[in-house]
Amino acid sequence: MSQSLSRALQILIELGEGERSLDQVAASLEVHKTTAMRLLHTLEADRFVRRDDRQRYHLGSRLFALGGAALAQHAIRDVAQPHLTRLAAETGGQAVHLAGYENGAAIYLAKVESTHAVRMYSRVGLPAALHATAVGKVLVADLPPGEREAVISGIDFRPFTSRTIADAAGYREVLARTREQGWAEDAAEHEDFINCVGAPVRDETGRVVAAVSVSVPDVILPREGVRALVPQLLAATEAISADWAGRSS
Amino acid sequence: MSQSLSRALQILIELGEGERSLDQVAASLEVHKTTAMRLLHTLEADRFVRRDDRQRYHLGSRLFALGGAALAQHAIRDVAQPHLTRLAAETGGQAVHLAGYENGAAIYLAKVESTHAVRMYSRVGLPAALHATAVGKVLVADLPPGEREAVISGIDFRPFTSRTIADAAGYREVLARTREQGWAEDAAEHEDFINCVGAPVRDETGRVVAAVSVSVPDVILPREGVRALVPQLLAATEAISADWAGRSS
DNA sequence: TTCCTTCGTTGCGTACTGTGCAACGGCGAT
DNA sequence: ATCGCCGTTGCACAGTACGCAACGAAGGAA
Repeated sequence: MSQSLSRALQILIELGEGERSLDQVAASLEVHKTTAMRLLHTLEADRFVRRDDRQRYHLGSRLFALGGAALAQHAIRDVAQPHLTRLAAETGGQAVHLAGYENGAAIYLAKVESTHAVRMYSRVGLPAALHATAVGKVLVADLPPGEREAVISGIDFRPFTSRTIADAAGYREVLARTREQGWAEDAAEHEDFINCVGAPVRDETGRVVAAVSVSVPDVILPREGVRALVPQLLAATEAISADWAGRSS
Repeated sequence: MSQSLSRALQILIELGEGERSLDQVAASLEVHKTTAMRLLHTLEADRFVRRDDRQRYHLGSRLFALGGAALAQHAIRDVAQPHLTRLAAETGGQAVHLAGYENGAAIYLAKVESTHAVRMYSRVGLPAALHATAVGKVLVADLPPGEREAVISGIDFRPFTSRTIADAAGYREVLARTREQGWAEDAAEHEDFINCVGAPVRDETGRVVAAVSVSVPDVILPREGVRALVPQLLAATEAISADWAGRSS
């Protein structure tokens, strides 16, 4: 839509991966040095990027403040945080995630790290796959039918593991089951040897505003064991929903 | 430099203060609705902004990720964090700040909240006044003379309290004293009834890479009492400097 | 030292792209 | 059902962002 702005945003995204020189930026944008420089200077003037003494560009301090403000605007995060911590403790130190639906994507809003040494690749702010994660299923399952179909048709059913749902038909079945039982499962569909269960947080009108999931490596609990965590998960999401509904007080 | 980008950045800054409608954005930018809309759509496409069901615009989830990445790129923060926490505990639960110099400004990089009920206005990512804070003095004092003078001439010596340094001459004296004694003071120059001491963190070449300060309300300790904290402060900054110098291992 | 390479910076003409106007349409309120 | 508000679309104009080419500074090699 706006060419120069779009290019500038790409710069920011790329700088998120690490420092870059002017030439590197220009090359990856496929524009002339001059163009890259003008954008970088504009970004620098408002502290969105920073230049070190070696002329390398980094993300600037304004993004600290905006990142903090963005998180603060997702009030659900503050409400949920203590419940997430407690859920993690109750389930034996498993990884717990909170995700929200935004603009056709599920985004991780908060995370409690597992106390086990098994690392999972996820990070606050990054999107979660809609078809291969428990939170993705929960969030899509409750969309109004029209928007839900639009989202489904936009999904790239790329397989992450051999168990990843491979097409829209299978996905629709899973969504229906999710709505019926009130929770969703991810049986090693995103990462091999990791099973998850997820459940929705609802506002006072019953609409889903976020999703919570617990992720457990196979070596710690088999799939049936993870399913046994569902009651604790639902207790947590219901508590968050209650707090959220009464937040104005 | 780049008009449309500059306008888009203003949008992000304003959204950091709270949600806005399309018309509000257009009005504050003093541009036509169409223009504001195009910028917002471009920002939305890359998840820098988010639209809720009431057509209000908010900061988007991409800023979570970029904010986190920006913080992670300031490696000094991770090195310093444990020392800041310890310093806060050793000084009786005072507020402790870490700030870096960036592009003509001092920026708070990390903060340990005071355990006392007295609130201070500061926030990670926001700039600190160069002439009225201990960290500002420490960071400017050690700049190379040429850049230092350029920065000083750019300072607006606006008074925050009756004790705020009022002109460049007085500021230069204070900077000289800061260099001699290796630490700086803020005697209620920024906020009435709050005294601070600050000291530099240096890399292996001796260059200042950051500054640490302790802030204490008058009601808890008088000015002389705060000065008595300097040895503990210096112990902390020296420990951070040592860790920073040896970080490659 | 001196030369050479590399990389960031500047001036400028072109045309592309961002801009504002005006008209449309959807939605909520009265 | 009608009105009015606010977001959206098409379009013509010119302002602005673009790339070229030449300059200048910094670092390395000979």
